[in-house]
Amino acid sequence: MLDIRFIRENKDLVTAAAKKKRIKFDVEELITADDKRRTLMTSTEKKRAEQNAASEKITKVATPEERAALIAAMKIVKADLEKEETEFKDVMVKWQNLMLQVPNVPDMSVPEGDSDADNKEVKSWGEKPKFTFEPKDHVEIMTKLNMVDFERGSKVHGFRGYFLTGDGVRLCFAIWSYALDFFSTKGFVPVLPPIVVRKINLFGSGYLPQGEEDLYKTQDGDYLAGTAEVPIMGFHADEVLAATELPKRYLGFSPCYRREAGAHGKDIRGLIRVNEFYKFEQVVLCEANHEVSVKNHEEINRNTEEFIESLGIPYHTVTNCGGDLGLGQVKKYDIELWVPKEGKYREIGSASYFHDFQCRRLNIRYKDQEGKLKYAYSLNSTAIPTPRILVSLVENFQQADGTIKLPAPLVKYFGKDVIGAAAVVVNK
RNA sequence: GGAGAGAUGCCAGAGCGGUCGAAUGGGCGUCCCUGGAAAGGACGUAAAUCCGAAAGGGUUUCGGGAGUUCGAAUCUCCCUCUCUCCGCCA
Repeated sequence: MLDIRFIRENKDLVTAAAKKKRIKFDVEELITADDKRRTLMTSTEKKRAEQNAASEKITKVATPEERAALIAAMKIVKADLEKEETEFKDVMVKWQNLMLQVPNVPDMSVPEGDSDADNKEVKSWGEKPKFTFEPKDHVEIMTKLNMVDFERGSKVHGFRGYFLTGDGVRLCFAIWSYALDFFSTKGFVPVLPPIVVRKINLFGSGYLPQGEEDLYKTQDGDYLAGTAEVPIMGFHADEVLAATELPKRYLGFSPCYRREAGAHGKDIRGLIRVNEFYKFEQVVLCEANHEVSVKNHEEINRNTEEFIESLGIPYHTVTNCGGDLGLGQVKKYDIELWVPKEGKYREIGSASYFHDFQCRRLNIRYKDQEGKLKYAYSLNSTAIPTPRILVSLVENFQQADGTIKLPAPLVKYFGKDVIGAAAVVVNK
């Protein structure tokens, strides 16, 4: 959500923002609603002031006649006021509805474009593996090693279902343990959040009202969040933090639920796009300062890059184009890992910052040095998603005999350095 | 799932339908006192929003919503949350 005053003063900017994000939004409609809102507000407030003044007189006035006269007069004011208030409420509903649709303004550095195809590479790292044999895809590798079972997955879950089994499970646990250690050294507080959350948190973090169809819902009207970002952003909702507490850095770990409603034909095979997965997520709240926000953004993106580099998986980082940005995002980087069999990079996570877009909706404020209340700025970035990360991990490190050679940092956590062979057991 | 109790300011805690933005105590801040401190004293101590250059003023807010009333923290209804007891449960 943006400040209505900002919107009024920067109509063109907001219009351009919507255009760049390929979002349909009519600023004039909002301004018209806001004009109405203001007029009605002033008018009802005047009537209420009148009412309050009369009310005070009624209590102080001596004679019953004067009293009766005042009460009679106020009956008329009351009727007027009620009519106006009804009108005001209707306008407010429309106004709020429109306010929730105002896109945040993307950064100057965000490239133009319609979709992820227009994202711009800003960095690439690592050497793509050259195989002396015909490489297999992760489905084949993992199925042969009994790390995953897609057939039974779809029997039990349906489309996009999977079971992780055996070393597939052990590998996930190894990655999780490593990730927890890795990000703990970066000053993050680990959090296991509730992932069944109340609707308000989805509005707050900007996933509603637009993303309804991609969310699972309970019979109580709660939702299964698609990321730990949602409950963690809700964590400090309606709170006033001290400036000295900032930045807050949280490392959330949670299952993630996504219906993938708009992606029926996409990635129908394998572990790339599933309805249910696990993810470590970095969430940061910082002071209301663009430079500080940018610095944190680069940092949390870099954290994930470093993590991937430590695993030795080739990747590149792209700046997302306007059309690939969410409603509240100012700028976003996607990190994409090399998938040898497909011969292309696949996204494993993104880092974005929001300025005060989310904190305004969630009412997360802090007292600055002068004691002034300000909305905090928020950012988040994927730390590591499983099982999606396994796709690249397994394909890049596959060997001619069908085994997988694990990258060094994981060996300690996994207990072996090769999956699928009678490998050497490493001392833990 | 059943039974009950409750939700007031930074905290604790009062509050006959009008004089309640809200007693009192604590905390916090500024000042006085002091060589310095403690004790004591004085004053101050919410947020949102609108008008205004400012000073200042209006409106709203006592969990949320609806209602009764000229007027609601106070009365009525609904909802949410918290707590206690019983049951069930990983």
